[in-house]
Amino acid sequence: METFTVTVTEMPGKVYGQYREGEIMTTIKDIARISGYSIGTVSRVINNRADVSEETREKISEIIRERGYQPNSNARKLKQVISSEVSIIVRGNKNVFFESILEEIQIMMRGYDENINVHFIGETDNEVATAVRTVSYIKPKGIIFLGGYIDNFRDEFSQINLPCVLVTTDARDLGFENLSSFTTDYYDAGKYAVNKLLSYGHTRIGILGGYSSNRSREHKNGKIIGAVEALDRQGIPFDFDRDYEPCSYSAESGYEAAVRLLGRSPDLTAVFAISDSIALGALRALKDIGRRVPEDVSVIGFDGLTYAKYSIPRLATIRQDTATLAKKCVDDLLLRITYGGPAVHELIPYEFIEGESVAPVRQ
Amino acid sequence: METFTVTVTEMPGKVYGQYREGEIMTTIKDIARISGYSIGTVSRVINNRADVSEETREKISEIIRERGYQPNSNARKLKQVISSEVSIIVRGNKNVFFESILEEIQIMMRGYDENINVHFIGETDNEVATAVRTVSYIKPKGIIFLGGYIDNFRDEFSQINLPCVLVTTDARDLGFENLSSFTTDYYDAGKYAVNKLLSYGHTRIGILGGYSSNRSREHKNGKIIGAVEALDRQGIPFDFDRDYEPCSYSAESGYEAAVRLLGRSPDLTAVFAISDSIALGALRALKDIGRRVPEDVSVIGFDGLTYAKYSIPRLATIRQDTATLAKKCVDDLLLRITYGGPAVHELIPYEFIEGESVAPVRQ
DNA sequence: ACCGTTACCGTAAACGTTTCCATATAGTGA
DNA sequence: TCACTATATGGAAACGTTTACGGTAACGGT
Repeated sequence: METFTVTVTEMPGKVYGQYREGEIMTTIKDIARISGYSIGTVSRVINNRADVSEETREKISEIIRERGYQPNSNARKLKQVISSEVSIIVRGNKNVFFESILEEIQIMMRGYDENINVHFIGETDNEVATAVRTVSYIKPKGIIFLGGYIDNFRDEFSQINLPCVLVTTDARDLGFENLSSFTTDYYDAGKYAVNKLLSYGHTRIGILGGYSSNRSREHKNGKIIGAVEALDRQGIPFDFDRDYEPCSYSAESGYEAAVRLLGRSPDLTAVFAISDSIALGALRALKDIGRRVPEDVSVIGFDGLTYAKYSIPRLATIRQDTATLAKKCVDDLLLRITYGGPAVHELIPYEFIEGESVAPVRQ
Repeated sequence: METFTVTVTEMPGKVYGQYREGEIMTTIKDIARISGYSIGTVSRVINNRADVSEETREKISEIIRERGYQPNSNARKLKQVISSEVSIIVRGNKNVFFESILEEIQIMMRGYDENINVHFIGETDNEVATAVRTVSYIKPKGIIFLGGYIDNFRDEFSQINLPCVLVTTDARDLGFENLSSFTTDYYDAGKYAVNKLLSYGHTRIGILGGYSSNRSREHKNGKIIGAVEALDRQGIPFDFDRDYEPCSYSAESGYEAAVRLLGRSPDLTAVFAISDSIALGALRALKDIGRRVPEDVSVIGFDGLTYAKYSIPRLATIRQDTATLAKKCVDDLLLRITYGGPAVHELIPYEFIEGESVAPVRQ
C-alpha cells in the first residue's frame, strides 16, 4: 500500500540470501538468444511496435509466453522517457473514503490493463512537494492525487508537466492546463445536509470534524463552509467555539469529539459529522452519554460508506458517488495521456441517503 | 496501495507531457560534477561506505542536501543485487484486518527508515507464484506475506531464497529455513469463542464466514476448525449444511449470510462470525429480521477492529494483537536480513473482548 | 538494369546507478 | 632511503531495457 521516499542512507551490514541464479530472472537477452533474433527486435515485439513481421512477432511472443518472461520494470523505467505507469498519490492515513475510492480506481485501471503505483503521504507533509519528488523517478505518464487542500498545489504544481487529476478538491481556480479535477460539491452538500436538519425543525446544530483546529469562518473544509452558510441563511449564526468540534476521520476521534461537543453544548438537537466514521463514533458516544438517536439528537454523516448501511440505527448520510468519481478520473486521465486535450473540472452529484438517525426535533 | 503485475503489451499512442528538463532530475553525475569528485566517490558517500575521507564525505553530503538530490531508485534496483526495499504482499481485496496490520507494519518500517513496497494480489490468484514474479525485479531484501493458505506456499516458495515472513498462517510444518511465521492461534481462538458461547449455555450455535464454499469438516479455516472442535468436545456435532454459512470478509456479505443462516436455522441462539465486519453485518441483519441481540441471539466476532468498539450493541470479539504481530514480523525480518539466523514460528496471544452482544441463553 | 521504396531487422548508445579494479598519495617500519 | 601497507579516489564495466540509426533484401516502376 505504500512507497516511501527513498532514503539516502542505508543500513550497512551483510545481506543474506538472494534469488537463485537463472531460476527466476529471464532477460530480454535470453529471449533474443533463444529466438535467434536480436534484442532490438524482441523489444519491438514487447512494445508492440510496427516494423516487425507478423511471423517473427508470433514466434517471439510464443517464446515469451512459454518462458513466462516479463520485462524488468526497473530497467524499463530507467530508460523510458515516460514509463507505462500511472502514479496515485494518496494523502492521509486512515481515511476510509480514500481507501474506498482508491479501490475503485484500482479495479478500473486493472480493467484497462494499466499499471499503477500508489504512494501514501502523511497529512502533515508538504504533500505535493514530497510527492513530486517521490514519483519523479518513476516517470509516470500521469498522476492522480487523492485529497489535499488546494493551497498545497498552488506553488508546487508548476513543476509537473504531466496529465494529472485531482480528486476531492476543485482545482478550477488554479488554472493549470494539465490538472483536471473531480469532486463532490462539498459546499453544496454541506448546505444540503444542514438544510435537511433545518427542515426537520432543528436549530441547535453542531458540527463534527475537519481536523484543522481552525475554529473560525475561514475554515477550509467545503462541507463546513456550506453547513455554516445554510445556517446563516436561516439567520442562525454558527458559533465555532461552542458548536464545532474538530476531529480526524476516524470513529475513535469522532467518539471523543462528540463527547466533548455534547458535554459543552448539551442543548444541541442535531449533529452533522463530516464523515461516516466520525458519525459512527458519535452514534456510540451519544448512546453512552444517554442521548437517544434520533429521539434526542439527530445525526447525519457524510460519504455513504458501506458501514453506514449496517449501523444501528442506520445512518443518514450524504453519499458521494465513488464509482463515478473514480470512472471520470481514470477516463479523463487516460484520455489526456493518449490524446492530449484540455483539463476538465467537474462536480459529481451527491445523493442523500435516508436513515434512522434523523428525526424531527422534539417540541 | 497497489502495484500490478507488469503487463507485456502497452497501449501504443503518443504521450503528452513530461518533466521539464533539469528542473526535477538531478543525477549522481550532477553531484559529481558540482563537487569535483567522481561518480564512484559520490556513490560511496550515498551508500555510507567506509573508503571515503571524513572531509569529502561532508562536502559531498552538503551538496546532496542543498540540491535535494535523491538517487534514482530504478537505476539502483537495476544495478543492485539486492535492493534496499522490503516487499509486502497482501492477499485479498477488502480485508479490513489486513489493512489494519499493514498500517502497523508501515508505521514500524517508517520508524526504522526502511523502504517498503506493497503489492496486492487477488484472492483467486495462484498467489505466491504471481507474487514472486511480481516482486522478482524489485529484488527486495525480504518479503512479508500477509495472508494466504499454507498450501499455496508449499510448492512455490522454494523459488525464493530470501528472508521472508508469513503473517496469519503458521508455516512451521513447511520447514523452509528462510520463512518465519507469526499468527494468532486461530484454532485455539475459534475454540475459545465457541467455549465462551457454550459457557453461556448456548448449544445451538451457527458459524458465519470462511469463503471457501467448503461445507465440510475439512475446512481450511483454523477458526472454524477450532469452533467445530469445541462443539464436538461437548458432544454437539456441527452440521455444516444447516448451521454454517460461508461469506467473504465484509459487512455486506455478513448481512446476507446472516439472513440466510437464520432463515434456515431460526432456532440458533448464538452466532460466531469469523471477522468483525461479518459480525457487524450480522448485527444489522438480526435487527432487520426482528431478532434482538443479545436477548434472542448472541453474536461474537473476530479481529477486534476499532469499529467493533463503536457498534451498537458493542461487539464481543476475539482481539488479534496486531501491534505485536506487526512488531514481531518486522523485527524478525530485519534481523534476519542483517544477521541471518534461523526462521522462527510463533503464535501470538489473542484476547477476548467483552461486549454487549453476548448474553446467557434464554431458558 | 537501375534506382527508390518499403519492410524488416541488427547494432550500439544511453538511462543512473553500484562496484570491482587500478592508481595515487601518505604514512609506516626497517 | 626503500619497500610496504593503508587510505582515498578515479575509471569503467555492468545491470536490462529502449530507440535512433543504418543496413539488407525484395520489389516495382522506369
